[in-house]
Amino acid sequence: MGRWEPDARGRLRAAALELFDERGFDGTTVAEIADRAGLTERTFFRHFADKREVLFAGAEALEGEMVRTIEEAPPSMPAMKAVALGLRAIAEQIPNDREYVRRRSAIIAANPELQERERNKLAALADAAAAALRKRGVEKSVAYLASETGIAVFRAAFARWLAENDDRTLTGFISQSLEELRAVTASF
Amino acid sequence: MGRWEPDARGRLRAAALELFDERGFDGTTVAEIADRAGLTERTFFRHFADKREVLFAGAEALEGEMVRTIEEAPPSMPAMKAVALGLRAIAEQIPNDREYVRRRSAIIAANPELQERERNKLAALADAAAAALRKRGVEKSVAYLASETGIAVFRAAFARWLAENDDRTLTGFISQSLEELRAVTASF
DNA sequence: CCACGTCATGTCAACCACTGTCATGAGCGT
DNA sequence: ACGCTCATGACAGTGGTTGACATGACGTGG
Repeated sequence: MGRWEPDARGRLRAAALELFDERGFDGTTVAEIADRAGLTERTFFRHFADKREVLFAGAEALEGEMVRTIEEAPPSMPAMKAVALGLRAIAEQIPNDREYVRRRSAIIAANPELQERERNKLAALADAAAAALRKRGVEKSVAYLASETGIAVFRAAFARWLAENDDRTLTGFISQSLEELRAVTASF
Repeated sequence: MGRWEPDARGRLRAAALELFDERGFDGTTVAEIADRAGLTERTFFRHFADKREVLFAGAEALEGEMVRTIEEAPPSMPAMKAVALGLRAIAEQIPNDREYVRRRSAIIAANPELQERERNKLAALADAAAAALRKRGVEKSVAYLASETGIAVFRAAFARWLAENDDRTLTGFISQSLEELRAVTASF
């Protein structure tokens, strides 16, 4: 047991989520978050690069999952198929507790700055996927297109999953959105 | 002739571009931009919502172009094809002066905050396109997928166009990237 | 041709996100 | 016991962003 309460990072995350929920993102100051977590503002910024990041930390783990999946796919597998595998792998990582995910999504949906950051995180995921594809010998812009369309599929599936209340899994919605992508890009 | 020099907005834009070029985005304060434009900091924020926006104002015009093109396309045209038309229409709007576009792109490439904003602008463009598609009766997630993949195509084409020095047009690269998209999504 | 409203700008003050720097004191190996 | 490391605190400063109010040229109606 240390000099301080354990898990400062986790406490900051929890405090931030509560406060954003209560007063909105803009209506909450970093000082308030730190206070509720029993820490100082300075410490907040030691754990999170900026105020938004407290809602997005952990996204790097998804990148790792995506990259690993692509790397482990058979070398002969087409780029888009490998990305599809990666998407399913990521879907498994999303907590099944839809309520938590919904609260977080509601906060993000209420604030353009946060949507900007979320898009950025997914773009980073796409970049990681594209890099993994290139290592397999896929040409640069093909890798880019496969990764970006993959992210679009993920977002579409995620939105549907959040909107539903039944037992269908995120993975299931991903399959559905992939089918739609096929249809959409077959007719032009 | 008014009490002030004309075109405050344009002067601010020009001053910002120069300073970002000389000292970088972070190394430039809004006060310095305003000074060079012969205005005050407060006035800067009357013209641009935030410091980044001075590099992105005007993107709304592209949205209009995209929406108009989609609206004017024959109702029977498939969603992805209408988006492709919109992309070509937008490409026509980009100044042919590659040097200006390159300087601006270099500034953005050097700063993650700016890349975040750029993605956001393109996402807004995608949203506008998706809304226009839905008005034609296209189902929501299909509209989303078509628009987002369209933006990916645009980015891929734009990057290539910037990297080249020959006379090929942006529109030409868009056709090329669309072909790649077709190939990528045909094999999974 | 004058009074008045409008509009773009200036002035001033404040808030808060974010950063640099130095201090503190518990745990830990030696 | 010594000194090192590491997470945190304390404090001050920078700069982006906003609100409130003032100013003075321009156009317009009377």
